[in-house]
Amino acid sequence: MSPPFFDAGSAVSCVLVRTLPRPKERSMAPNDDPPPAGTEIDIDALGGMAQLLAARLERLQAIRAAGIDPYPPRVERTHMTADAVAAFDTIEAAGGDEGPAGVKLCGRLVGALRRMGGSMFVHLQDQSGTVQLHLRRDRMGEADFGAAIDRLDPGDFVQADGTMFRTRAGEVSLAVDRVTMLAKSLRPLPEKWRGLTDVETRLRQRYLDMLSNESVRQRFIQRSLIVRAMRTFLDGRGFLEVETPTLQPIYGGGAARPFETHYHALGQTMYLRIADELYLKRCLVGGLERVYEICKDFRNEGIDRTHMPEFTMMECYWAYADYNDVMALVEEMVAAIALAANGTTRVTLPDGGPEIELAPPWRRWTVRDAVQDTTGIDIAAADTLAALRAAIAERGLHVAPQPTWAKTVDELVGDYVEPQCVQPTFLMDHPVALSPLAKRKPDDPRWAERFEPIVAGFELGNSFSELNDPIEQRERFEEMARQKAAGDDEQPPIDDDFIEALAHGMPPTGGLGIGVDRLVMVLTGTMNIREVVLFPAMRTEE
RNA sequence: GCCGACGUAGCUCAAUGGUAGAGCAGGGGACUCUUAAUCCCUUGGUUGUGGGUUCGACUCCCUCCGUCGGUGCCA
Repeated sequence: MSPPFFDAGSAVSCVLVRTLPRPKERSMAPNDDPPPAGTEIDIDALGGMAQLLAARLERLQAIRAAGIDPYPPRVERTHMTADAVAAFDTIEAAGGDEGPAGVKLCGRLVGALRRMGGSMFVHLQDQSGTVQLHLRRDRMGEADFGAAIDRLDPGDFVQADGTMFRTRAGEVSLAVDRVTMLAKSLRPLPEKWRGLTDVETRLRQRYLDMLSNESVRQRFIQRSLIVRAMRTFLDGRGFLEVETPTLQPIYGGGAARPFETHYHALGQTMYLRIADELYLKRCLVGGLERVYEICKDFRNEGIDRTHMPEFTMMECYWAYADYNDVMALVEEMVAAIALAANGTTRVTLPDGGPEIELAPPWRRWTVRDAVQDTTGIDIAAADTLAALRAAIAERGLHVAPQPTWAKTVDELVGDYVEPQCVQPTFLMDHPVALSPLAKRKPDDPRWAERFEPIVAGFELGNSFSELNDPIEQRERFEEMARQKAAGDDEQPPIDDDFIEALAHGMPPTGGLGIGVDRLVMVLTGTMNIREVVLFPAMRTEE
C-alpha cells in the first residue's frame, strides 16, 4: 500500500517538487503521519505506488494552477462512440472521407497514450465501445496540444471535440480540436494488454474488472437485458409486480437456514427472507390474480459455483392456472428472454461444453421415470426406505445415506438424474414429502404436482400447483415441524398467519420460482455464479 | 467443516537455501498515422501476517489472514 498521505486528499495540500538529479537517500520514508500542508514532496525520490500517485497529483495541480476545474460539473456530448462511428460510416458510404464535424465524445481514456512528437493517439471508451482520438499540434494549436500532452493520463475522463475521419491504418477515429478534462484519474489502471486477471482483485474491485475486461462489462449489461426481458414478458402476460417484506418475523417458503437481524423499532428478532412465496400467496388471497416479484433472497448456507447466500429470485403466482400451465409459461418465457437478450435461443456453454437449445418444447420427465431410466430403480415399487436402500445396494450404487425414503429419492435425483439434464428438462412429479407447499396429483397422492426446470445440469427453479387446502397445509407444516424437532434445522417454523390467510380461501394457483442468477449463467454461458453477480460477498480483509 | 494449491513492484509473472529480477505501467528525452507504437536513459520491493530452523530464508517448518479448486452442506 501507499503511504497514507497519498490516499487522495491530504497530499493535495502539499507542494510537489522535482529535484533532478535525485539524491541517493529517500527524502520521504513511508510514515503514518500525513505531512503538514505546504510540505515539499520530492516526486523524484518517491517509489512504488506513491510515485505513481504523485505523478498524477502533479498534473492535477498543474490543471488547477491553470485555472481549470479538473472535475467540472457540466459536459457536452453529441454522440456515443458507436454512434459517431456509424455516422462516419454513413458519410463514407455516400462518398465522403470526413465527418460528421462538431462531434463531442465523452468517456475514459484507455490503453496507452501513443505520443509521437506533434501528434498523439489514444482510445476513448464509453459504454457503447471505444473510438480512437487523434490529437495533432497543427490542428489543435501549440498551446492546447501542449496542455493536453502535459495533463492527460490513461484513465482520465475527458470530453473530446472534433471531426470523424479514417486513419491511413484504416481505423475510424476522431480528429480532435479540443480536449476537456472531465474527471482526473489519480490511480493507475490495470495493465493494458493482459488486463486484470487476479480473481480476488477482480471481485473485490469489480469496477477495475469491468473497465479493463470488456467481456465482463458486457456480461453485466447482458444481465440487465435479461432481467428487463423477464419483466417485459411477465407484464405482457398480465402479471403485476409487487414488493413483499425482506425482513420477516417468520421465515418460510423453503428449507434453509436464515440470516437473523434485530429490528430495533419493533424490538424483536427478524429474519431476512429465504423466499417470498408465503407473502405472494397472501396477495392471491387478497384478490390479486397474477403477481410477481424479483428480489434478493437470503439463505445462510454455503457458497459454490451455483450457490450464493444472497441471490436474486423471481417468483410469480398465477391464479386459475396449474403446474402444466406454468411449464408452458417457463418454456415461453426463457425462450423470449433469450431472444430479447441474445437474439437466439441457442446457447453454447464454455470450455467445449454442449450447445443448448432453449426453444420449446422442453423434455418432460417424471422423477419416477427419470430414476428408473438412469438407475433402473422403480421408486414406486421400492416405496419404503428399506426397499429403496436394498435396490440401491443391489445395483452397487453409491448414494449418501439419508434418513427417509423421500430424501433418498432426492439424493438419487441429484446424483444420477440432474447431470443428465443438459438440454432443458422439466423434472416433474416429486415425492410429496419433498414438496410441502405443493398439491398432490389427484390420480396418485404419492406424488406432488411439482416441477423443476433443469438446464445444463442445475436447477433453474421450482414450481407447483400450489397447495391451497388450509387443513392439509397445516398438516404438512406439522410434519416439517416434526422433522425440525428431529434435528433438521433447515425446516422453517410453522407460519400460523399464513395458514389463517389460506383459511380465508386462495384460488387454485400455479406458482413459480426462478433463480435469476442461474438463468443469467445459462444465457451468458457463465459457469460460476459469482461471475454474474456484480459484487459477490467477500470476507473482509484484515 | 475437511483436503489441496496459491499470495513476490501499480499490473502480469520469474527467482528451490547464497546480493530479489523481467515485461508492461511510471519518470526524463527523441519522434506529426499510431494502435501491445518505436528508440535512448531511468525510478520503483517490509516477497500476505507473525514466529521458528539456519552463518544465511521469496525458498524449509509452524501460526494466522485472504483467495482459488475439490469435497461436505445447500426444497
